[in-house]
Amino acid sequence: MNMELSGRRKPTPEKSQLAPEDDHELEPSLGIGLNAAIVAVSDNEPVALVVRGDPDAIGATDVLPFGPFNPREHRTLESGLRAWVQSQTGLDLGYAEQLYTFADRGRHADAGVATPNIVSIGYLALTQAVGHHGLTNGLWRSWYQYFPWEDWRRGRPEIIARDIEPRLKAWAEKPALATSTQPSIARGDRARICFGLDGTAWDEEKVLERFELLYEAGLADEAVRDGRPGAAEWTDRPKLGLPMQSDHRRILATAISRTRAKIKYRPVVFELMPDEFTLYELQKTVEAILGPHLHKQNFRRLVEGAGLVEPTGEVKTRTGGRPAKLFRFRREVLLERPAPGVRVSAPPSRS
Amino acid sequence: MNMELSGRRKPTPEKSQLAPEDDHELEPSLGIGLNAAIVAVSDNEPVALVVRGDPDAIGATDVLPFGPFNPREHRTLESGLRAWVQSQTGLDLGYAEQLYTFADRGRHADAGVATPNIVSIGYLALTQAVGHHGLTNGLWRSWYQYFPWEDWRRGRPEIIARDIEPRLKAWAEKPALATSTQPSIARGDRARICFGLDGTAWDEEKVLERFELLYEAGLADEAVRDGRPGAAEWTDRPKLGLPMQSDHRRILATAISRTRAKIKYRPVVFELMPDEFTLYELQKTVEAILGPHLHKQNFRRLVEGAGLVEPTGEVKTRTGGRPAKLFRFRREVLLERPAPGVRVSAPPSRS
DNA sequence: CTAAATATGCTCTTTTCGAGCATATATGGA
DNA sequence: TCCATATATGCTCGAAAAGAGCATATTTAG
Repeated sequence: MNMELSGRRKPTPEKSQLAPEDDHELEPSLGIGLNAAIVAVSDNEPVALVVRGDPDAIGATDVLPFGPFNPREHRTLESGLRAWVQSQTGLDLGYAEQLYTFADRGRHADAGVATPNIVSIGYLALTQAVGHHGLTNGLWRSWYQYFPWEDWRRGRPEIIARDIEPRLKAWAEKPALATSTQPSIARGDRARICFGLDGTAWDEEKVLERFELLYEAGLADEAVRDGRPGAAEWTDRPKLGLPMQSDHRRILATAISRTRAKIKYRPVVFELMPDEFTLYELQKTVEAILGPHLHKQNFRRLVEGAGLVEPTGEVKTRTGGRPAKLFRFRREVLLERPAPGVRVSAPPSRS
Repeated sequence: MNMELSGRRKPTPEKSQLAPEDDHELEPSLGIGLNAAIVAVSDNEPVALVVRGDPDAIGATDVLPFGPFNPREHRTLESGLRAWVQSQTGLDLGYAEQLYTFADRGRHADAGVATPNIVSIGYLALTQAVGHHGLTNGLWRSWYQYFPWEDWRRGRPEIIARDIEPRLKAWAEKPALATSTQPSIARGDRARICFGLDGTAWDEEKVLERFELLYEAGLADEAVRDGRPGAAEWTDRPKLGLPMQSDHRRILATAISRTRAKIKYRPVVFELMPDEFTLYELQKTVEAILGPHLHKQNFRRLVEGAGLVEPTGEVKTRTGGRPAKLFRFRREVLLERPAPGVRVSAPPSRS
């Protein structure tokens, strides 16, 4: 929210200067967890950095790098996060922004977690796709493994029509549980809007809403794990992506939503790119994140016209065709326009 | 983030069913504070609900409704917030969304606050401008009293050229304190971009950035209170809006930023409007929030064309001219378009 | 009855967006 | 070597949206 301009930011000053280890009876940090959804694009595949869950635990699901926030050790939430990520994966975070603070939902079921966090503060970090060097732990996994229905790069993913749509339709038929306040939108409408059913347009930013809908409908593995009412009723519940521990998949969904939204009005794609790149590579990266294919010539016009990039003068050969000019991010746009970004709008991809 | 569709939302089910009062040695909620920036528009004036600070305390600054989060009492963050607002002001919150989680900055200086919160979770709530009925405590105060430089309804506010610009220019001349990582944008550029100096366009959404800049420059009262380096150096520090306790003004700034941004792509204005209204009233409300004046005819076209409203059939006379048609919010837009909002773009209001 | 104020419909121009055509320059195989 | 093919890149055209102004309708205030 407040870091659009500086990009890399907020050093960790006088580290833990005021952190004597005395007052131990008071442990105020207990209950505040920090989670990082670290995103990169590797070989046109958007990936997130995850740590394999404890293989002894049932399920052995993945987790995002996380840890408790201790204000005696870290002056800011962000520095605490950076320290945890560094210790758990060896990675030094670049760009990071806060996402959302969740009150843990499925915390009863988390036997393997040491700290019973009351709230977890999710962060989104964007970084370049460095292979595995610098990584002491953790692995990059395509975010579409957790959310296969979000991958529209090869058209509408089959899983929607085959596994999701019929079950959501069935779920919409069942009456909602009696709660004092009904949600103001009916189940059927929510399903239609979230998943672009019945001719409704697909909105690539509704990643979180879609996952929450699947969770509520008892179709996500996490819903079963948490003992959600209705989750056990499915006799033929399909596998809808890899589950994660605790509410980490929800945090990742929020991260994808935010990335997809923000890429359009802030020049954050360049956090994912190497210093020099061709416009085609840039386009492929945007498409990896957003899904639908963009018109190449218009993409060029857009990006160049907005002053987001400048040619380096070099060309990249071996592209299988005419050599492509290399470009770099023009940092000065930040000083010029109020909200520069890759203003792409998806083609009218109905259903 | 995840409540665009439902508007009013998330009932509080089985209230504190799993909250035995036994485990008392562990007090995990200590350190998590909830703050609400409750916004309405009253007589074309955007207002926030504040509680007068303790008049005995030095300064007696205003506070936003707030209180600690206790997971044993409240299942969700939001229900906890609603309870606190209800108890402190008597108001029942309608639309609410989470804003940001701050690690308290000026917490050393807060003598009057009971709970030393480590993090405070800010919420934005939008409500209709009900006079004072239903309010047991607190008062509605124009948000421009806290941020006078944000009020562009009568053109560029004088306070910028008179009080802010010269001091920020002076501050930009001084070298920044030695930190390991320099912020990647120079002070002068930040000031120019934030406050639209030297012909740079004014971006009404940068409310938080502007306040943080003033705080860093030691020009906000809170910076003095917190003993920020450099704050005491000003010999002629002007009064730049009313201060608030703790970091509440920062939270309010975040709330204004979010409101200004969101009004453009989600139909949240209608949370601020009575059930029936004229298009001119709607426009005035939007302008109260965003600042610059909009072209009336185009505003009509925009709002009607987007299907955001429908005529009630009635007219409102006594408007001082031809009677205006009354409209109401067309809730069905939520079921139709992916991201409906009052897509106004400010006129090219340079400096 | 008239001036002033507001409401509302319509047009006109400029910009932006989506889409396609045409051309340039490389690689790789016949 | 030459040609098919793939990619890069410049340019144009039409549709849609946005910005701005004119004209007319219908009130209230005096």
